[in-house]
Amino acid sequence: MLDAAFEEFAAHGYAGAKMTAVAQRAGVAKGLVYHYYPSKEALFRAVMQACLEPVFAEAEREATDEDVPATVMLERLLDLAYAEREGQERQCILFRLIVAEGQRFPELSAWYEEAVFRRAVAIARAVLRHGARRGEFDAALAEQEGMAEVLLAPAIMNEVWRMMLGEGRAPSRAGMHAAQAALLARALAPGGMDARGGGRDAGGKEGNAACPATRRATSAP
Amino acid sequence: MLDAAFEEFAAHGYAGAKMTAVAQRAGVAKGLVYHYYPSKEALFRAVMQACLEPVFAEAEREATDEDVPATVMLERLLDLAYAEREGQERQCILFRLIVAEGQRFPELSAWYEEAVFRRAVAIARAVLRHGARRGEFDAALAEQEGMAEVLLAPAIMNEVWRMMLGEGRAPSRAGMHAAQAALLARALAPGGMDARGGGRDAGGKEGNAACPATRRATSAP
Amino acid sequence: MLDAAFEEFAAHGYAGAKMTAVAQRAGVAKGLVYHYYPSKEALFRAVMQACLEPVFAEAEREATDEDVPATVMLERLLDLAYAEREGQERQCILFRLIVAEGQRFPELSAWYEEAVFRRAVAIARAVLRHGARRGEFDAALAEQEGMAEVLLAPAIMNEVWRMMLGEGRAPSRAGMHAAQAALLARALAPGGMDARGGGRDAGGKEGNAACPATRRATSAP
Amino acid sequence: MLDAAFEEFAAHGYAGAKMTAVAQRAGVAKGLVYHYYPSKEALFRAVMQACLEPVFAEAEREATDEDVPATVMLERLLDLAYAEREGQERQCILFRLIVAEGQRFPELSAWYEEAVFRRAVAIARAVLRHGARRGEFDAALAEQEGMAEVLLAPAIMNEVWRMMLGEGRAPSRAGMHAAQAALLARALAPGGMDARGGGRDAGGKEGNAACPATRRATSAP
DNA sequence: CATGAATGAGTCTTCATTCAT
DNA sequence: GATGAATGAAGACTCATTCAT
Repeated sequence: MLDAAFEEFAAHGYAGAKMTAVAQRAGVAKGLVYHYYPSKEALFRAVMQACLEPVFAEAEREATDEDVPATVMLERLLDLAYAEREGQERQCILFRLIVAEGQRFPELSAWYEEAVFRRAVAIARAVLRHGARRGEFDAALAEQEGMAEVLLAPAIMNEVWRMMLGEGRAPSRAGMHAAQAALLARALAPGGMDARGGGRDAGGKEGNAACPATRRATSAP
Repeated sequence: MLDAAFEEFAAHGYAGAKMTAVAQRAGVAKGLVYHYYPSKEALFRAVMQACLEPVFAEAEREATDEDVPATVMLERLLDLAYAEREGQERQCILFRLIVAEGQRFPELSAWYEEAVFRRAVAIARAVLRHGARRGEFDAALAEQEGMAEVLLAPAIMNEVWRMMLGEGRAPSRAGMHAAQAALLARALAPGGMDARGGGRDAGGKEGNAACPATRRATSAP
Repeated sequence: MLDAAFEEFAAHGYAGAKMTAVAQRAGVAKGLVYHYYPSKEALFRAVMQACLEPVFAEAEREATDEDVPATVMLERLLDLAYAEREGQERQCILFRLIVAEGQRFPELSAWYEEAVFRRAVAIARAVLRHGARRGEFDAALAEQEGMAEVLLAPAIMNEVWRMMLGEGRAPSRAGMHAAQAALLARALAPGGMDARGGGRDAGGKEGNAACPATRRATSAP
Repeated sequence: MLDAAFEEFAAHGYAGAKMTAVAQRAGVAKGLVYHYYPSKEALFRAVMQACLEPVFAEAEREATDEDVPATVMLERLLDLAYAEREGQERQCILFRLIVAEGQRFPELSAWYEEAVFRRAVAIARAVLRHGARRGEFDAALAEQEGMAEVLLAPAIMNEVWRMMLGEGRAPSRAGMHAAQAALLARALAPGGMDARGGGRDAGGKEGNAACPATRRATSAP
């Protein structure tokens, strides 16, 4: 029934959704919906709750595996962020609902901050710090305020554009993935020029290696 | 009256907006709204039309001034993208409406693509190419597919987060601005190591110089 | 302008007619209609008034021309009644409006009685009396109460059916005209007492027996 | 509820009827009306449907009873046609609604033709043919085209006038009934050639002379 | 005379919510 | 638990009418 409700809210937004339609989608009578959820608003909250719960969970340990080189962790992070994940569409819809109804349901925004934004930033920051400590990344740059957000933004924005423009007209995942990988490889490579050449090569490698993205669940938006 | 309608739609979304409320905001009678716009949908389209018309216009010539060094053009572009512009709130609201109602009003998405997305990407691409031609940027990297989008995404995402999380909890403009400026400076600087040191310094400068952003109108999202 | 109003009322009835549409049909502004007629109701009355005025006028002298044989007068009367007259469509529409709006505008019914019904009956009655006096018609039958109405009904009903069923499916004017002419010729012809007596008695019986009508369902209209 | 709707439509016509009033008459809430009928138009159609269904049914076998003399059958037919029947008022109102709304609801006219007009004409024609075959009626006259319609018209018109003018001012049922009965008795009686021949010739002449109708204005309805 | 912008009461219609079964 | 008939407040939309120009 929550699935049915999610679809209805996704299709028409909160105000446009009809309880009758929810019941029909679920194949039950209107009254039964009210048997479980006292009101439309309660149903909406429950739907959001149910959608938001199972996200993340994993993906956090990725960043805490100290043995992996930072360049590999970064690679993995980008793979995850740009991956075409199962259930991604639902997450995009969720993102849209939060954007659309965030004003009326402040808890949505609060939840987004806690469950998505903070965690994602924390992960990105951990990867950057890891690289800085191991000397793989230029420390000053990698630990600069705002760098984690800059790191995450392109992949998220890619999904937003995909949602807004449709699959066909949005920028390709692979293109942005490769471009960002190359950009980061050159920028984060530490200091001196000799490292440069290597850094650049590595960057090229990463850029190429990035495309066959591993399919594991994270939260892009 | 379109202003009143915009506010109402912004506050409640399409389905949640009330024609009566629009009339009240505009200080006129309900009937008069219908005198000018035959239906709620027509009003919504007119509002969007009116909001979308005056955007852009300028900002396009920025990227076509061949005499300016590419690093300066890039600096200016970031300044614009991260600037706290007048009318920005309206544009964010617009963005939110397009995200929320894009399904029901495909023209909105279409307009966004043409009037915002394509233009913004074109400008970013022009700056990158300019730098590549002048030898200021690493040509292969600067002209890589998807780089323009990667360049634009952080500033836009910054606004999206600001919209979703509120002024207080969103990442600061200045922080992301500086981080991205530094990142780009290191990444785009062409080849050799000697340039490196200078490039880094320049990057640092740019990062600092970026914060006192010039206040001119563009369209971040 | 009255023409325009007539068309509008004819097309949509009183409640369904719109003042704006009247103005448009007339090619003037809404306000001008109100300049001449203070309200929709007043306009409707004026339209009816204007439509009802020019009817009749002639046709009354027909029946008072004493020199013409009654059979000829009757023939002329039927010719007139069944004739496909110019302006007949308007009269049918008028009839329909009176049927439809007679409840809300009692004056319409009143006018119909005075200006149409009574005059028509008077004319028919005059023709019948004329024939009775000249010995062309069987006096008892021709002057019987209700005979004038029976005489008029078929031609009127023919128009009503035409209006209800459309030109194609309604009974033909010529057919009913000929049938009624033949019927009246045989019935009204005087004399033939042997057959007469029986026929008359039977008729009288039938007439009397008719009143205690059996109560079973049929379809009057 | 259909009853309530019928009353409302009867009282104010289609456009003038209010759904609220229908609900009030039925003693239910407005919403319940919409629970059963999706729109005003659907309700109207349902009302008409329900009204039109139970009409007729019987009355058809009347004309197929071969053992009864045609004069008796004719007598019964007139009795039925002029009878003050229960539910007659509803039928008159129905007739009025069909006249008034027939343009907007073509199905009404179609139904009237099939369910009322054709059947009634068929019955009248059967009676006339029955009389012709048994030698009770003059065959040529009784089977003449249009005779059935001429036979039915006065009784129907009597109801129409009653509806338009009110009970008090309309011609009496009994009067028209008796007059028509007498008329038919004399006209349909077979034979009587002396008087007959002249009368018939005159009739034939009139019938033929009728067609080239003079075009002058009168008022049929 | 003529216009049409402006008004707002009134209608149709929707839909969240209740409740007897 | 499960149903769906019933409710009525609320919202989109209409249109007769007014009035400044």
